[in-house]
Amino acid sequence: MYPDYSPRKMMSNTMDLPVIGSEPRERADAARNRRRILTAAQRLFAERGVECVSMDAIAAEAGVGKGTLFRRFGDRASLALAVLDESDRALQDAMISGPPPLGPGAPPRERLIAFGHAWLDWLEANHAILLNAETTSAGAWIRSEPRAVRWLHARTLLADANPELDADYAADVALAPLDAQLFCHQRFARGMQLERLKDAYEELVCRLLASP
Amino acid sequence: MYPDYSPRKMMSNTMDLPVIGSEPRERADAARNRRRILTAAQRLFAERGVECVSMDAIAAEAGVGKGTLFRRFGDRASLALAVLDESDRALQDAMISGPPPLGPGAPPRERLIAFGHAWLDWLEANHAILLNAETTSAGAWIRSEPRAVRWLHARTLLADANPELDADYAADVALAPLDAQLFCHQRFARGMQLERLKDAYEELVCRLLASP
DNA sequence: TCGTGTTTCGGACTGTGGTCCGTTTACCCG
DNA sequence: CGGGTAAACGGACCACAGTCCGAAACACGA
Repeated sequence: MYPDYSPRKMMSNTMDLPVIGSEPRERADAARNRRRILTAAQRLFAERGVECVSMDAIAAEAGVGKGTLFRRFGDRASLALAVLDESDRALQDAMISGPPPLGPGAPPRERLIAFGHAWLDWLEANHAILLNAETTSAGAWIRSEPRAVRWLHARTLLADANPELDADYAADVALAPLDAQLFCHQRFARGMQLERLKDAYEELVCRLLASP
Repeated sequence: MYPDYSPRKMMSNTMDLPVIGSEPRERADAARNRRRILTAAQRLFAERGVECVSMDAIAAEAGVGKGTLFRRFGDRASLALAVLDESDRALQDAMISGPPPLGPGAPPRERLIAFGHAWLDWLEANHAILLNAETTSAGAWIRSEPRAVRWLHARTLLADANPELDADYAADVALAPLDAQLFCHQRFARGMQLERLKDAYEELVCRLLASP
């Protein structure tokens, strides 16, 4: 009954190409407004900090009504996630089809470590928005598509490296230290350096994969 | 500048005994109102579910003004945490001075496992309120006192069991799979059984403590 | 180009978390 | 017991996320 876009549509803001298949094509004004909203949000987030930007402000900056904004993105958390979509997608591509050790070609253990490092770098750059999304709506991130992709990726690599593992649970464990809340706590409340987090993650992966 | 209680005061709702030292004693009406608010919140949470209880409703049920409610508890997340205080304190006592393997006396590895199991049981009973607290205010739980106590506990046990470890980070890893968000996701979105989570946690601890 | 059915727009409206400040109350001391 | 003072009270008030529905814009066939 609620937002009028499929999850897939929402996650990708590439609305240039005409939609294939049976779906009725998106109207021109709708596409234009989505773009406007996304760039407005991006600019305001960068300018004032995520916390200090209201949905009204985004709507005003984008030159659209509030209703339009919520119609397109559902809620604040989804909008925030959509803003992250571009850099998110870049990382995802690197994971799936980029050069090793992050992409295919390296042994699973190395890929998992590279994945952790890449994700930590990503968090370093994007933690503010992600954190905001995580907290404005209960479980927005944990049930999002990007997180599902990461989970599956980790799960595959883990199962590949050590078939003895309870892969579902191990994937959760592998993603847990890469949580935005925890990251911010370690990084800013506790002052841990990024390099230390990377090293520690590496060791965690080794321990997870060791056969006792 | 903000709430008028010290963190310590806020976390304990045992206001019977007169406060020692230089702190001015809490006024009788204040103590009475805190009690009223806490029991009102507890009842409403249980009756209608945490999500469906507004702060106004709690104030009305308790027979106090909204200002009083916020003066005493600061925000919704803190109130929720305060409601959990009692059962929280019970677990904490069991950890610190109860019988082994949860309390002192057992080897650290067993204590850590017992801690994980106890915490999972606790989550099974209290996840709704904790989750609500976690999400209504960014980082409410992660920077709360109860979580700090647990972190320190895990850290001590880990360092004790294996001095080679980066204990700070290892404690984060040991607590991460006990996060309320993740718990709810595993338990209800993915349908994993409590027993499986306990078993998997046990194995995680073993791997974490193994010397490679 | 025009008419028509459908989608989208936009801003007034609602409910809620959180704040402020004039008023009331408890406590202390003479 | 009574007055002074510091603290607590409470409800009007604000900002903001999210909803709703009449009005406007669009796509498409004629």
